[in-house]
Amino acid sequence: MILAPQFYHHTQVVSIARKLLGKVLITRINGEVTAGRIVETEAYSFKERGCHAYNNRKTPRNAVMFEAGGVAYVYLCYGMHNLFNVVTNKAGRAEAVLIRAAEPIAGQDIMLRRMKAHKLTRITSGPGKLTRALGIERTLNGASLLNSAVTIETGIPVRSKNIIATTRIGIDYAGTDAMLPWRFYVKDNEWVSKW
DNA sequence: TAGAGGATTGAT
DNA sequence: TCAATCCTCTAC
Repeated sequence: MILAPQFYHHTQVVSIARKLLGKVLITRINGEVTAGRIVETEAYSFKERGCHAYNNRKTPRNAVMFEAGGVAYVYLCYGMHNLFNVVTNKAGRAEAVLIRAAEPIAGQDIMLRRMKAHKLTRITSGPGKLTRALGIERTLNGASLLNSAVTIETGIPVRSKNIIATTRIGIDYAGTDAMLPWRFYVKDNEWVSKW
């Protein structure tokens, strides 16, 4: 069942980042369906320096973050990786959840082909690899998560005792905000990214 | 309009 | 430890 718009309109992005663990990310690209169970997320808010929209700074790139929750924010990182985010909160409140890793549950053969891999190990364990395996590209930036090529559906809930909170990856430039425990992953899950 | 740098990854 | 690779933003 596709998540309702209300799920994304919640005003606490950190809460949504936790709840997204266990949910199922589904893509339908050129008729090819792939799906993964989300096992790792990070929260970003206009209130802190790790976020592209810090201090309500709006640019052509991050404009999608200022829309009402429930759309995709896809951007290019390091000139070669597409990173997939879920926009949350109400319009004008720029917050988003970065999906960092997922456990393949459908279309594994398609993912293997996209990754040029032969074994179903660690092909989605990282934000750049995840988008490649699922076929997510920047053309999906701004797409609705309710009825487009990318949707998120209910899955098996993760018990809170199995959710680990740590600091986020790769945002040393954010100063003290880099210390916020806004990264969440499923305990002992082999699909969580290593760093 | 030029220049610096990045929410990464995989090979060395 | 480092290169690949190119878009985005800032400063001039």
